[in-house]
Amino acid sequence: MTVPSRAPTPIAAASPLFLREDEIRRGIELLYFGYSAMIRGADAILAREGFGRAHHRALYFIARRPGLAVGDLLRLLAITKQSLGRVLNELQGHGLVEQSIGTTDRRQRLLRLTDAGAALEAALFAELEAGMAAAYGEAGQTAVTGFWAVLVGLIPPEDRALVGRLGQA
Amino acid sequence: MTVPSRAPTPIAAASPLFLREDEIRRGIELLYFGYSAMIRGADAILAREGFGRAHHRALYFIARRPGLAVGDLLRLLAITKQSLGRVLNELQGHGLVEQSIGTTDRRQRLLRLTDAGAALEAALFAELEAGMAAAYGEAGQTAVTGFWAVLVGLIPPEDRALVGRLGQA
DNA sequence: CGAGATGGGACAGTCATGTTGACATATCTT
DNA sequence: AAGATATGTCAACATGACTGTCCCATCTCG
Repeated sequence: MTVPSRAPTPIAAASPLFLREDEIRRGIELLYFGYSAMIRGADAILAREGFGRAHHRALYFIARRPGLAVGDLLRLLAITKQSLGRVLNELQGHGLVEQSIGTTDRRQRLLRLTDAGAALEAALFAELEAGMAAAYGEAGQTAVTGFWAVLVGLIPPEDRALVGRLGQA
Repeated sequence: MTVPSRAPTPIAAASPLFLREDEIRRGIELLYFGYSAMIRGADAILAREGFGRAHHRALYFIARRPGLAVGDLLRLLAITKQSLGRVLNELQGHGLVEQSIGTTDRRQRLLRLTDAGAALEAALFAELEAGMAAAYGEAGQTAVTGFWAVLVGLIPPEDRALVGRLGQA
């Protein structure tokens, strides 16, 4: 390791002039490393099961919104239907996801997890949750509110509804 | 869109019982979508230049720590040297990155950006900065401090020094 | 009712970026 | 002098994106 060292990482407060380049870079870097760290635990489980992150994302959102239509999942993931198609076929082939025909629009295919799918998703969620809960606890409630606020600010206004909606009944 | 709608996304405060599943899921989702949103602008520039995110990450860290050794970059990116090797060869082939021999350890290859490399990195950074600065401004200084604190909490303690060190002279 | 739009699916080919494993060379450390 | 370390390279492979094209079922609207 050649990078010069310094004292143990204090959690510095944002300065009043917080738009300086260094504070922007700090945000970029923490977002990158924080995201990587959150994902890491789940990756190990996925590797054992022979799946990848693409499968995880699909499982996650189907678990979050049972009965989600394929098109809605496509918009959440922001990938092409060909890419999603492969992933869904694999998940269905392994009996983790099942489809039903839409009630109001019979062209739609509504997605939900089977029991096996729900079990895998639960194991994956438990990994993410462990890291998140520890970080929330360490940082405190006020910090969590700020964490959410900055992340919402990063999302283009027209996409915010899509994300916010996930948490609603 | 089939997902049920709700009123315009308020930035809710974290509840006292903030370890509930829904608040964990909110963090996971905002982290995912926030990270995706931050990256998006830079991707467009990269596509025009014929590069990808791997090139961006290398450029970013070399810009951040000029004279960074290959091994240190490897540890930051957490990929294999074969993967990094391809990326660095491409960047050097396009005259964006140059190497020099380490001063204290002649086995090391120290990396820095050429003028052209610095120009590209600056354009990419400007994209990230625009989104970050807007989010910081919208959320406020206290929120930014909380944002950092939660993200630091997500990073395993043994990796925190590596990240914190980036910001130091 | 019929035309066109929409939701979903499939085939084929390509690209970016990661992985293992094996090996080579130069240099540092002991 | 021996072994560890820093770097580089060849080869083969996996994953998960992409584009382009075509298909069918179903809904919407004039």
